[in-house]
Parts: sequence; structure tokens; C-alpha cells
Amino acid sequence: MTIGELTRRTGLSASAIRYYEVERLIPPPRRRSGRRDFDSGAMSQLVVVQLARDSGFSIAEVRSLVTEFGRERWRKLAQRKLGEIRSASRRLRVMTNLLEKLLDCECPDIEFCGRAISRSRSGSSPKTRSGASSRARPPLSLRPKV
Amino acid sequence: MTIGELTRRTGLSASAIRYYEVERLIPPPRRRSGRRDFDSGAMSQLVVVQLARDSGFSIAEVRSLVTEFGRERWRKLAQRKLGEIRSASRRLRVMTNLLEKLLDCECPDIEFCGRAISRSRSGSSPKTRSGASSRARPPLSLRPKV
DNA sequence: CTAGGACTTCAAGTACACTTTAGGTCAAGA
DNA sequence: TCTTGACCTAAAGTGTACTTGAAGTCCTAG
Repeated sequence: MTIGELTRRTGLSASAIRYYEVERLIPPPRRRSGRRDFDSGAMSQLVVVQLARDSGFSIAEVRSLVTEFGRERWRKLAQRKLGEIRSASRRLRVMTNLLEKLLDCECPDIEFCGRAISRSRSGSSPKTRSGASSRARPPLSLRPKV
Repeated sequence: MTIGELTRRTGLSASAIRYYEVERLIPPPRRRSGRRDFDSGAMSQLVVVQLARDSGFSIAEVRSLVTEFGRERWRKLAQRKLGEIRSASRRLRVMTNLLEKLLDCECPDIEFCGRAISRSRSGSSPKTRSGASSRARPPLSLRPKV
């Protein structure tokens, strides 16, 4: 499979795929007269890489995910990210509710909604938890698509 | 409320809060001898801004969200983002399942999981949907926290 | 034989969202 | 009075994740 075909199948750009190879998120494919020739295994791995990126893994984290599979460091990372993904899901759910309410005109204004959100949060988490909660934030970044 | 107190309450940095003001995500607060003095309304709005950022709104989108509230352009944006957030949630769910399976050693390797994901996707979406699916991707970025 | 299109490498460029730096102001406590 | 710490502005710097550009290679069709 050429890189062009892989772009069609995955929606990734050719430059992104080459970049992922350089960064060792996917193994270097064999070459046919200089050109990359991917097999279906490469595509399967690329799908996982893509999902992980979409779920907020950084390039370095995806590298760990695929190169240290099964090892102890890997388990630590996977567990940490699982926690991050769960809290991200919670926040997405809150935002979904907010947008639905705003679209249904159930909220008079933005500040009103902010107060509602603050209330629901302070009910479920310790409120005196002061400062430094977002140090060095690994940004989970999700594109649309699918 | 000083900016310092606001950082403690929201977990945002002072520079981020000033930046949001410059970018008009929050209204300029009144000043006491040059220093910002926020009221609780500002804090409520900041909570919404924070949630929207965490849910993948860009700075420009958050600006639209708060400055064009209720207008038609605003509804369009809100509906589009609602769709993006839903598909992001789906992808997070797939990643959660994947990580849980991998941690339980239910998957022999990464490629195996990739094939499983491809199968579940091609079952639910038209497979001949070729190319150009991720043009100009607005990256939804989520930090941990909460 | 030549043209076109898809591919190659390597280096440099870009966008976004802040952060950091430099230099200054202000109020309160020792 | 001096110092400390929190605050101020404006401009420049940073990291991440690619993208773009330049210059060249390879295969196929005409």
C-alpha cells in the first residue's frame, strides 16, 4: 500500500504519516525503489495511533504506548491516561448539558450557567482545594471526524 | 477579588486570565489603583470560559460563545460544537475500552486492537468514504483537572 | 523521449495558546 | 524609610505538532 492510499484510508496527511514514522509511532515500512510500501499491520497500528492522538496522548505518550507495550512503565501511563480520559469525559458531559440548555433557552445568560456549574462542582469536590491544580497540563486534543 | 485570588479559585494562571481579557473572553474588570478587581460574575464567566476551552473551543470560538450569546451565528456555532463534542465523546469511549482491554491483557498486541477498532468502525460507517475527512481540524483540547 | 503525477529528503515555516522577561507601581509591615 | 510581595504593561519567547518549500527520483502513458 502506498502512502497515498494510506492517506485515503486513514484521513491523515502524508506529511503527518512520515512525521509519525520519524517520531517512531509507527515502524518504518519496507521500501519499493525508495517509496514506502505499507502492509495492513501498519495501517492497524496507525489507527491506534490516530485514536490515541485524538484522545489526548502527546506524540511522546503515543510512542510509549506503542513501543513499551505491556511493560510496567506502560501500565502506569495507560492508567494515568485512563483517569485523564474519564475526567475529560465528565467535562464534555457538563459542556454538552450546558450547550443543550443554552440552545433550549433554559439559561438566561452565560454567568447564570457559570454559577450553576460552580455549584454542581463545589458539591462534588472539596472546595478548599486551593491553587496549582492545572500545573503542566497535558492537553488532550480531540479532532472531529468519525 | 484580586487576580491572585481568582487564580486560586479557578486554577488558571494570572497571565492566562489577563490574556483572556485581552482576547475579550471576559470583560475588563474595574480597577482599584491600577489593579484588577473582579466580582463574582467575572468568576462565573471565567468558569464557563474554562469549561469551553477544556471542551475544545478555540479562543476565537469562546469569544463568539460569550459575545454573541443567543444570536443566530451563536446557535450555529453551538450546534456544530455540540456535534463535535459528541463525536469526541465517542472516540474517548473507544479509547477507554481499548485501554481497559489492554490493561486486562485481553488484547495480544496493538495491531490486533487496531484491527478490532477498524472492524467496529467499518461496520457503522460507509467504508468507501475516501479522503479529505480531517481538513482544517479544530482541535478539541482537554486538560485533566476537576 | 518526454510529461505528469506520486513519491522522496531535509530544512524551514506556521498556528495556537499561553508564558516569560523586563522594567515599573503600589500598599503594608519591620 | 526600606523592603517585600502582589500587581501592572508590552514585547518577546516557547512548545507542540505538524505543514510547506525546494529540489530531486521514479514509473507510466502518450
